[in-house]
Amino acid sequence: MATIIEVAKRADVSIATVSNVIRGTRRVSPQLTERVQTAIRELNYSPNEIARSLKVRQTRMLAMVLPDITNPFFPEIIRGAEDTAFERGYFLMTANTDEQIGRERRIVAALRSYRVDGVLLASASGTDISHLKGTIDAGVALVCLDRTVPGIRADAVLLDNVRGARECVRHMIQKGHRSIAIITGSLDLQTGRERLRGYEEALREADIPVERSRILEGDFRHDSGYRHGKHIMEQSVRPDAIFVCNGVMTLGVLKAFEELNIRCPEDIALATFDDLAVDSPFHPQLTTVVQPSYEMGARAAGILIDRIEGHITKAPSIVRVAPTLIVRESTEAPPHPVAKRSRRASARS
Amino acid sequence: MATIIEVAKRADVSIATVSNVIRGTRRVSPQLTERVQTAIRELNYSPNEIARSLKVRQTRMLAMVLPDITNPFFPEIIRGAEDTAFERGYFLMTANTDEQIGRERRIVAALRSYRVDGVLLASASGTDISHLKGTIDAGVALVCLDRTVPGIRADAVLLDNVRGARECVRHMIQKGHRSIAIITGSLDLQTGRERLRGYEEALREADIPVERSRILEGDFRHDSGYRHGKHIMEQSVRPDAIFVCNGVMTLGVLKAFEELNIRCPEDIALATFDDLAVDSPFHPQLTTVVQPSYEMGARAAGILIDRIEGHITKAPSIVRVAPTLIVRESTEAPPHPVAKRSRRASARS
DNA sequence: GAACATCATTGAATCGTTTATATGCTTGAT
DNA sequence: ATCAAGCATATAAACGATTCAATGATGTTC
Repeated sequence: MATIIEVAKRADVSIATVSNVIRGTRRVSPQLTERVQTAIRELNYSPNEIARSLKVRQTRMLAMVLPDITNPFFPEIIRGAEDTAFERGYFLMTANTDEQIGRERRIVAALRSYRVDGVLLASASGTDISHLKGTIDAGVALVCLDRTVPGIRADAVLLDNVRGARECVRHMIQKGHRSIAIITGSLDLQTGRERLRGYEEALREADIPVERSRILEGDFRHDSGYRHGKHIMEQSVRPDAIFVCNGVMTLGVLKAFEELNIRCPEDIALATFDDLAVDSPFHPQLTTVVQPSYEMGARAAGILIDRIEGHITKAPSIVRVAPTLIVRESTEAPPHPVAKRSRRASARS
Repeated sequence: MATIIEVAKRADVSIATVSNVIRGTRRVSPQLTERVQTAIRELNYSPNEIARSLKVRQTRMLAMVLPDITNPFFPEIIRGAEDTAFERGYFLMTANTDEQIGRERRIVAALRSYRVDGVLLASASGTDISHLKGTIDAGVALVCLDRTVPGIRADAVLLDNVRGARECVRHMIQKGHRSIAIITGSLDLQTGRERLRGYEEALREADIPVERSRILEGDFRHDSGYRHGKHIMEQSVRPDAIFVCNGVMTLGVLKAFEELNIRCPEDIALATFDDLAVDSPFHPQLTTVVQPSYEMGARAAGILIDRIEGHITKAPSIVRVAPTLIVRESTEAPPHPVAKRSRRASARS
């Protein structure tokens, strides 16, 4: 592969001149510029970014580290981050941890070795920051995305999960539902805990007791939605409504509904996080807490780059992004008066 | 950030020794090894992979370039590639072209500058190889994945699309369906064309005429499935069955079914590529041509690395991976004899 | 005990850039 | 004609590692 030296020789100029032509660092006469450019073309020369990075001590590479690229929530985030990164002259790469902290550790170490300028991280762990500590100390910029880890000195872009859940559950209550079950995400993750909190707050506001038996701990995966969905519908005392804490689990719930021939909202109301089921052949359309995923990615990348370039120097802060509640048919009040149904249920229990 | 020099100073050895300890290049006495290791720990030292890459002229970085990370088919491929890459000591990064050839061009150029050792590519274009030519000439290993571009000198790992489509349509015919519509993928892409070919071959084998009006050109996206699905079902003369060329379009078709209250297989049979709808709340389960996506990614990464390391030197070749047909309920013969139904339909038109 | 082989350790060149500094050429003022 | 200023270009020293060749210490053999 041709180097800058060969280009310089062929154009009969110094390598400094070649560099200046490429980077536009300083004026070069039209004649030399011309000669350099033809030489570059003829040699199929591509500047060695590795060498450049070594010298200037920055790579203009960013990395996004995700727990599960299979979850459709993340690709949108990637797009957002990728677009801003590209616009601002950075290159974004993506890596998967598979929700395994060990893998995350190895990946972060590798990224540090490759001297990426910054990392966008949705950590697999909600608690362990040992591997991030050294990385931050070493000067790699870090922005947490979607999830943060308590105690870490890094910016974060998070959804206002409490608010999203609270408004959604509030809406369900307002529609007349009283006995509302929740299928939570993993409670090891902040996201999972916050959404549960929003649910609890909404119930308390309305003086509805939070019943332990109505809280089903899932893990944000399809199967846990399916299992809990099935379990709920097979109980003798069904709730009026279910609030599901992410889109993937909702697909599982809908599958359970399908199998059990449950109709929504006639038999039970349903609301969910993430607008995944829009593409799904399910009727009716679901009331949903929508996350602005693209914007979250874009925003996080923006902050990361601002940090790298020194436009932000203040202490790390957390940006909370607002979710949007889209009300659709799935939370319409059930045909029977709520009070009656509710009483019946308590009587039976 | 600490360098090898600082480590050497602190351990009071030469930098060569530090390097030898880190890489295990040659024997170093236990005492020195110990000293070096503590120095590394104390300084929170992480070897500069950039500098190493410059010297040894390889980065141990691989890149996967994809048209649309939002399509659930790709994340699985990434996983496969990522796992083998990691096992063999490489790091895999991912980049998105958004199906735009211009973006693909920029990304490939950037990857070349970063001197990645190899690229796994599912090209956005089925025809344009101008940007790949120079890259291959420059010595970047390239393996095409899922799609290849005619005329390119690169290995490829592709699904045996013709066979997958043929076997599936053959199965539908055997189940008694005669009038089978196809919703194709983009015919600009090889994948799209090959699947159509498989469909045609199966029909010809069975002496069923290929009717132009039964071939609906989609683009592998949700919306085209929805539109064509709706269109098919609103025709006065409906086919017996639909064969859909990918999973995302199938979700669109199912959505159309849902809206029009179509039952499957009672009203119409359905078969598809990609096992996406398994997670979907659709009854019945769909007959599907399953692609071994994980294995395709793994296989492609394996070939790429073998090329890079010189284990393969023969001319580029194309590996065709076999799909699996999973027969489920959606292609059961309709309740009414096919001939009758077919006649009724024609009578009406 | 001398000569030599063996082995751990080190010095220094190198990878392909960027960039500060030096150099040399024009040009205009005196 | 001389000199300073201004500009284009070139020279050479980094950046942080790897690795060949050289050095020196130790052990073996006769």
